[in-house]
Amino acid sequence: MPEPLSGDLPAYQEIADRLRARIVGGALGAGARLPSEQELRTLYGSSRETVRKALAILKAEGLVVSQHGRGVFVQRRGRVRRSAADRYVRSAWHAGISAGQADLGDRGPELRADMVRVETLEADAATAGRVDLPAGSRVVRRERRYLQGDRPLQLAVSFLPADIAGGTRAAEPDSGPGGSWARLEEAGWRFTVVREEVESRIPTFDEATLLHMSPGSPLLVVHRIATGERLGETRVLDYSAISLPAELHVLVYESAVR
Amino acid sequence: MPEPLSGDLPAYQEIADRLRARIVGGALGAGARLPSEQELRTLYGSSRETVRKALAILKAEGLVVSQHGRGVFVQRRGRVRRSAADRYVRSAWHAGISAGQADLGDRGPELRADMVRVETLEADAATAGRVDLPAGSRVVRRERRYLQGDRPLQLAVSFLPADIAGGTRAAEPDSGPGGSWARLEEAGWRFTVVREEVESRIPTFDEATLLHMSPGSPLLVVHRIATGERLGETRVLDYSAISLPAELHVLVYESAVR
DNA sequence: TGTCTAGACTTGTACGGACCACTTGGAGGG
DNA sequence: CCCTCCAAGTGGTCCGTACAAGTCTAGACA
Repeated sequence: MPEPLSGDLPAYQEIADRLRARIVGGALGAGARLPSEQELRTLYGSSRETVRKALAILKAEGLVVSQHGRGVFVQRRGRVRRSAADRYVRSAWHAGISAGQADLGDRGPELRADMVRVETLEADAATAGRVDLPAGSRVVRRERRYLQGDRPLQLAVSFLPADIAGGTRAAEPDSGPGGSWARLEEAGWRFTVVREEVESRIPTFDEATLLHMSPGSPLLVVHRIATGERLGETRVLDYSAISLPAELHVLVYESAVR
Repeated sequence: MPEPLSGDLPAYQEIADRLRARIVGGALGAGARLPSEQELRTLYGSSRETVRKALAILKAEGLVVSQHGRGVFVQRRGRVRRSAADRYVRSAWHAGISAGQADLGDRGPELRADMVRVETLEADAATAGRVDLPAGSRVVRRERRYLQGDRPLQLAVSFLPADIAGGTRAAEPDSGPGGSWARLEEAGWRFTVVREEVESRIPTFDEATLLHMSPGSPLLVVHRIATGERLGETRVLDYSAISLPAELHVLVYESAVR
């Protein structure tokens, strides 16, 4: 049963609109496979390029992802609220509650980390500047990916000054309950301020692959710099670059008016 | 002088990489016109589709925009830091300094607004919820576009409760020095907290047109809710939806660790 | 029973052509 | 001198084809 197009919009736009309606309307749920390009051609009476252009729009919106040789699949929807006010609460991470899990609340399966990699190396100039150290300083680099179920939610790369974190459990793959921040506070440091710089761009090929994103779908990037003090000394304790698929997240910040 | 491709990457990737190198390297400055699709075909010995796909990547990155009938042009680069901590300072807007201008510092031409539209109407359910009023409540809607030189920097739509802003200069197209917030404070209200919710997505057709963006280039959207009080009464004074071309902005927030 | 392979099906890349829509600048006419 | 119109050049849409590359399954085979 072919569905004729009206013609007042470009054909690829109309096809994208109709497919989008089937997805947001629930007719095509998360994980469902869209009709193949061939089927869409006969359904809408269009050429393959037109159909592919329609699919490219839905990919850029993050509604679907294609898998070479398999098909095009509907992505999970719904945004996770990542609230800075709820996140940077000392009592929570001392109680062993992960900040990421707190964001999710009780919706869906638990958050877990994989591809954890920890190493100690010399920081390049840009990274060293972020942690307020001279270039070449040794830092602990923690890299990992967080997933909820089988859907990657974020990539994170953290840098901690080696003279602070080195030798502690914060420099081990499993940093223990409450994460590396809890370990640093146990060592006498007290986190005071967190600055987050938010950007958005399209992902690199590697980022798109690791996060199961389409190449043209936007990515939120948070550069987070956490400062703390101990015995009157103020230091940058953590610089993290956090990459989030944009269609899955909303970042919440509160500021007092001064 | 054709430039042969190496072949270890898809042709469109290689072409995009080379054009990007010419842009970020400065050989093609802001405002410069790229070679036409026809010229790129002969330069790289590729088909039009391949060349167009390469250009699509640069468009999604926000490096270039195409203009129908004219060509493809290099966009202005460099990000504006929009810092919440510097922005929500009462003394600044009472001194008549616009928050947007403060972000820019002394770089480049001044910020100006155009396409200003102000009206009073009944809020739909979603908007009313943002300003914490029942659906159908009357609100003042302020819409405008900010530009630096001829480059649009943001779109903003604000909603103020009509029972608070109505009749004041905050409900007129020119809200005066310091903007509508200064007017509300003159009326006895005192802004206390600003909450910002940050999302990213690809723009609608209208947004892309107004902001001189490519359809696939990411947009940062800030939903800002400003709360204030007067005589012990706490109210949402302003809900604004602010749309920013992602490649031009970085949003900076600071949070105290509690 | 388990393993391998051939083929069908999927998306990815690349080529070709055609026509439309918009902009620009120059030729021509007033 | 100014205005109109047209031709050339540009990107936008749409069609066709072909082959490459990844996935899956049914059937052959050991």
